[in-house]
Amino acid sequence: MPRINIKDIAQKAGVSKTAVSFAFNNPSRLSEATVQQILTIAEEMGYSPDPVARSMSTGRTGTIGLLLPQPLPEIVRNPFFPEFLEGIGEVCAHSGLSLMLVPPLKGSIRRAIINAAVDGFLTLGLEEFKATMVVLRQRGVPFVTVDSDPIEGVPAINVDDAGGACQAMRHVLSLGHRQIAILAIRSGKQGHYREYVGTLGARMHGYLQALEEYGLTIDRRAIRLLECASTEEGGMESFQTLWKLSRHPTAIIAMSDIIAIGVIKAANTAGLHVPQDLSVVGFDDITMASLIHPALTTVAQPSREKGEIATRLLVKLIEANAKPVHQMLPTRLIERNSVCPPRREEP
Amino acid sequence: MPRINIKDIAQKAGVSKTAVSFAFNNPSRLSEATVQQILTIAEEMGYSPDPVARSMSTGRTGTIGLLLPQPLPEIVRNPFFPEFLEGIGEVCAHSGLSLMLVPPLKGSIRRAIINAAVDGFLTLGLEEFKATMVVLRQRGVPFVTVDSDPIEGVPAINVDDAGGACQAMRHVLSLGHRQIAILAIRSGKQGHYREYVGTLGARMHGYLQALEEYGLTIDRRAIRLLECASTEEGGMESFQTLWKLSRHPTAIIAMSDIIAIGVIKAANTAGLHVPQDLSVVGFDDITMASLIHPALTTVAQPSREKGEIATRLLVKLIEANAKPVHQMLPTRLIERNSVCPPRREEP
DNA sequence: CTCGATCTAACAATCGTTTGAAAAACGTAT
DNA sequence: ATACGTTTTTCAAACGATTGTTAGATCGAG
Repeated sequence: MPRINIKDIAQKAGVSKTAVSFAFNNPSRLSEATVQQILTIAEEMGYSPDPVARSMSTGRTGTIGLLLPQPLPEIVRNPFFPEFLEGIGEVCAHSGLSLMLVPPLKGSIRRAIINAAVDGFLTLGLEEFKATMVVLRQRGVPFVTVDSDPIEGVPAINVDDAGGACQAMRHVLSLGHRQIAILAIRSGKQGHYREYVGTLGARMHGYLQALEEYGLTIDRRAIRLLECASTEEGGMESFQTLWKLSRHPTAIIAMSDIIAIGVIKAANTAGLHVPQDLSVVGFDDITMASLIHPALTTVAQPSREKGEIATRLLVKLIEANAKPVHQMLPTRLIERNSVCPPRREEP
Repeated sequence: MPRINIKDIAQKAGVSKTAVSFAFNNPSRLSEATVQQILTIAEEMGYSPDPVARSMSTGRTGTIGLLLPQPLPEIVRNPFFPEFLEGIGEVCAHSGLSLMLVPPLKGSIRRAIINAAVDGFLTLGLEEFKATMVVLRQRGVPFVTVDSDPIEGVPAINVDDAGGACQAMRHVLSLGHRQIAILAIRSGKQGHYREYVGTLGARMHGYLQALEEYGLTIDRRAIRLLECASTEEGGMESFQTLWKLSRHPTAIIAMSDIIAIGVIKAANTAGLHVPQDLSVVGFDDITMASLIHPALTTVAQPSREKGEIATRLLVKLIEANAKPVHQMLPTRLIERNSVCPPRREEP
């Protein structure tokens, strides 16, 4: 038995379909009495306009899509995702929009983009950029990229990952550390850090810049680079790898807090004292960073704002055709208790 | 300039719209050569079937809606929301479905339900139940309620809030506590605990049951009930209120971890030692519960599973018409370090 | 060369709305 | 009664696909 539709109501009320439509969307074009009658009958029969059919006609869905590079379960584990969502949610609520989460469909981002019935996309940290961009373009709806390398003509919201990373590295260097390990999030680039892209690339760039200011560079001896999974285990394993080497670093800089926390835990169980024996810096400022002992020195980014600003821009693009702007939000170093000057060097 | 559509492709390829449609959805009904030709042209012209129009025809959107009782920003702050999402995400990924977050639209859940182009709804902790249920019914798509008082004939997934609460209270009672304060999440019911509904009601019920087993009941003297906001501040204020009274409780049982954490912090700043001077129990087992000092004894629920099972059921309801089942998932008491026997009573 | 079987592809209806343009209804002034 | 300006209401054409049914092409066999 099919859902009750506009024709049924029109028939029952003895008016045309048009009249019923007007009763809902443009009551001023009908007499008050007719509107009331139609609405009453609709209420009685439990009718409401079909959202799909309405979208078909109006060309609007009232929904924006959040395009995710990975399956939902992996994304939501990301500790700053909720904050980002919060920012999006604020703007959505204000504009009366719904939010559709759009992970890859059967492994394909392309399929996901093509299938999503939305008025516009927010993309979060896309990797395979060029291909995806083409699909987005031909999909024909506006989109705003977040956390992707900015491209001319494509609206983009980013945070100053490079600047934050640079601050973090500078902080450590300024305290006198010269034996430093960088723990990068594993990317499949096998340590070829010049090929890093996106967030990863920006952070790496920041680290390198600070090193350069001190006349240093990654040399596999004093300044080392290791890749690991962005998990506690990844951090723990990396610590162990490093501690097997002859010369230990006096500071470890991790590209994510969760890695840094793994390092601290592993260091603790190895009997070391953080920061006296080993300084540790993270990135992201997740909740746990301030709760762990010692509290983690890290780089914070305005996740909520990022979502908010990106969504605001997208809404503008959907409603009118605003200009595709780039915007970069600040990051800042949060100094807590996991960093101090290195011990005097023992000969 | 209108989006390119099926007709354009048909024209260009010199075939009918039907053929183009088949090339995408049912290639076996066309010769291999034709399919290839159509697909190539579609590729060249950047065509893909419009998702809205497709939904219109097929009656399917490929999307399920998560109906939320509050605006997005408030919901995502809820620490177990991500886990719940994770469970939903797993099933969605597996079934090739997208997820639409559906908060109240301009303050109205009804409007939100009516407007959402989805194949089914998951509802999370709905309060105004009867009204919403009616709207959902007439919306004509299947739905599964999560964390709502179960109703005959409506598929529902719940966790054993009552059982968990009962265990928590029993635990405290069995250690000898007889001066106990219950901190309930404020609900507008002004302490009339018999009117609590949903999760709140179930937890309260559990506390009361355990008390009854010991021949006790809420009496405003030994066993007290206080309502507060489910925030750290709420917990802190409640502690202060309680400590102004002549007879202090030896144990505080909070309906949420975040309240319990507020209590612990306030107790610490008041110079008390938890648990020696005051035992504290929470509910939810959020991440912070295990990180705070002392680690919080609390009741854990399988949030991820809850999402997973609910979604699985919804998918079944959408695909065939399965039976509307009720299911209750277990909760369990996690004993950590915030509870111990009360001090010997001083006369 | 014709007939029938087997593939291919096309026709046309359908999904449930919205909306610009046109018709009908109505009241009022001439 | 007629003409005219407002309201009120209806017509019918989109919107962009899918799909059951049917017509036409192709091919081999008789």
